[in-house]
Amino acid sequence: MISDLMADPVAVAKMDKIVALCKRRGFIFQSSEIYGGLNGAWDYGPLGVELKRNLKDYWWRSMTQVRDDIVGFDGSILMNRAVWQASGHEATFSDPMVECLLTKKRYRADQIEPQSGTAYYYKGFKANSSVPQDKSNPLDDGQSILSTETALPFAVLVPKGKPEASAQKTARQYYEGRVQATITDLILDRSEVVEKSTSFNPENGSLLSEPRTFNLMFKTYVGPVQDESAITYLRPETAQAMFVQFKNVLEVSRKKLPFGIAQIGKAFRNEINPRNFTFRSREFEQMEVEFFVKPGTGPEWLEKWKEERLAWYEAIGIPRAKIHVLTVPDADRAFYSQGTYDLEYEFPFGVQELEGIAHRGNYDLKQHQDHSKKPLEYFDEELKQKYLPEVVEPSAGVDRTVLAVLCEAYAEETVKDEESGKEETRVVLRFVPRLAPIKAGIFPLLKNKPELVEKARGIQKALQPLMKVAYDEAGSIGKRYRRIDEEGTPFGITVDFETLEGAKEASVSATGAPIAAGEKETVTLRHRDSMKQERIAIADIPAYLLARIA
RNA sequence: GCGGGCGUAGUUCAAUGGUAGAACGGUAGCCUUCCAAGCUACACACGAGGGUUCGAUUCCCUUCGCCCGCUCCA
Repeated sequence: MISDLMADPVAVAKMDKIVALCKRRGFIFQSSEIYGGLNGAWDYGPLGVELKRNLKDYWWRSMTQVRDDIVGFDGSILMNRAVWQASGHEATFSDPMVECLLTKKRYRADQIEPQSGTAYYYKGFKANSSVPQDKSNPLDDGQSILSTETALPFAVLVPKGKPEASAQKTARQYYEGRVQATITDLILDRSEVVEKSTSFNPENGSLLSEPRTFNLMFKTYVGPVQDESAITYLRPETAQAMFVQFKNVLEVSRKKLPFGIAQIGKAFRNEINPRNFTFRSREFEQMEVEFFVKPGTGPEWLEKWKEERLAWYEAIGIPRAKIHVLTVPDADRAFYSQGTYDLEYEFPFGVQELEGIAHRGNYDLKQHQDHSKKPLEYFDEELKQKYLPEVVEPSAGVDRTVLAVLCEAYAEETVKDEESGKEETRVVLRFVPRLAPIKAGIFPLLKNKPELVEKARGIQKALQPLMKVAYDEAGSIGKRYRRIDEEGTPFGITVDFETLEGAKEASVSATGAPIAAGEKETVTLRHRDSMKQERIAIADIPAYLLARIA
């Protein structure tokens, strides 16, 4: 499914344009760009930081302000190493990998099915060679056409009873894939019967590489002495700090179950392969709630949270139809999970996860209670008993959601100039106003008319304490409108000659109030999405805008 | 990490073993009465390092980054 979308040249081109726009307008830059960048790290520019803040603020208000069963929290990134030992990250957040020498495919070493059979070990091969066998050896000019022997150990496992010929076939494939030469003979070293070996690829019998470990946590040292006792990790998720502080937060917040803890913060994963712009980064930000509920009520809260979160995405401009709810199958679920929904968005590069909503049972609290030897139970006054609550965790990626918002907002449309009939492409970011980095652009129609400039500056000053606005007087008014379109600014306010001279004819203000002919102190209000213009009284602007950006 | 492709202004694209060009965009000025108008000027690039060479953006090596595939994705 993903590869189908990846292959779509329109989608790829759209993604390229979004990336270019992000840089051009200052949403997102590559980290440490002047030094060649750093794979999997990104910086948010002047517009990007506003967008990201607006997104986080809205999440924060949704969780901690408009509901009273969740309290906020901000945990440290560095924690006692014991946290990661108790959570299981230190032991399991790493994968021993092996590689098939023949196909170069990689497998989890612990998922290789043990094989039995006869293993044929080869020392190398003889070939009539006319090309270099060793590209790194400058003395090997590749001009030799002598029959040469090349040492390159390899092995193939074949089922018991099968002849060596089938092993030779695989070995020839391996050698021929590495040299452009006619292989005349294989040099057999030995053969032996093996039982339950995990050294060979079950799919083709090819020898596998030695297992190598990929630890996804960034290891670091606390304090000046870099020895074993100083090791800890940059947190790979924000969740653990909330579990570890469960008792403290519960105590001071005077909450009863069900209740939750909300946190927004950075997390770090040493991903094998960061990809797709900011989608998979090594440093990223999470928005997570740990919602603690009575034992047995986890499943129903899982459903509630799924609906809650879907509604939230609609409120930031991502339609429900673009969100795919994946019920994660048992086999793919993390071991602690008793049920997980993934909310996925249709990115141009494929359908990918924005948020995981997991019913984690009491796994985390139990682990920390066992390891710390500190009781983390909740006393239920109603039931007169102590228990470990279950946890439902809606865990969303901030950067991924920002990217989804950008992808969803990006639009190109063909607009026709009415005078010249000339067609042009208008690029516009249709952010919902509450997320837009800049809420309004403020313009004097002409910059060489001091009265217009002065009035526009006055409106700017009046709005600045209330919201992020931008003043611009450069170039033609049309150019300035197009510029704010690309930045996703929903409203344009233009001070024109009607502002100074009074309205030419009677009309209706954007607020619905009548405007009499000759009335002064009105400006043009221009809408980003429709490009429609209407008039509004200067005095009404703050209330009008505030009602639309909440 | 493996395999393949690719790195020239912010963007799109030229040219070249011997001073790197354009368009759009940007900045400033003039002008401009509502959707990227016009004029003038200015700034901005051969991803980085090394090698070959009298001279390298061009050839070679390394490295970094990007894209595609594999893999991974607590």
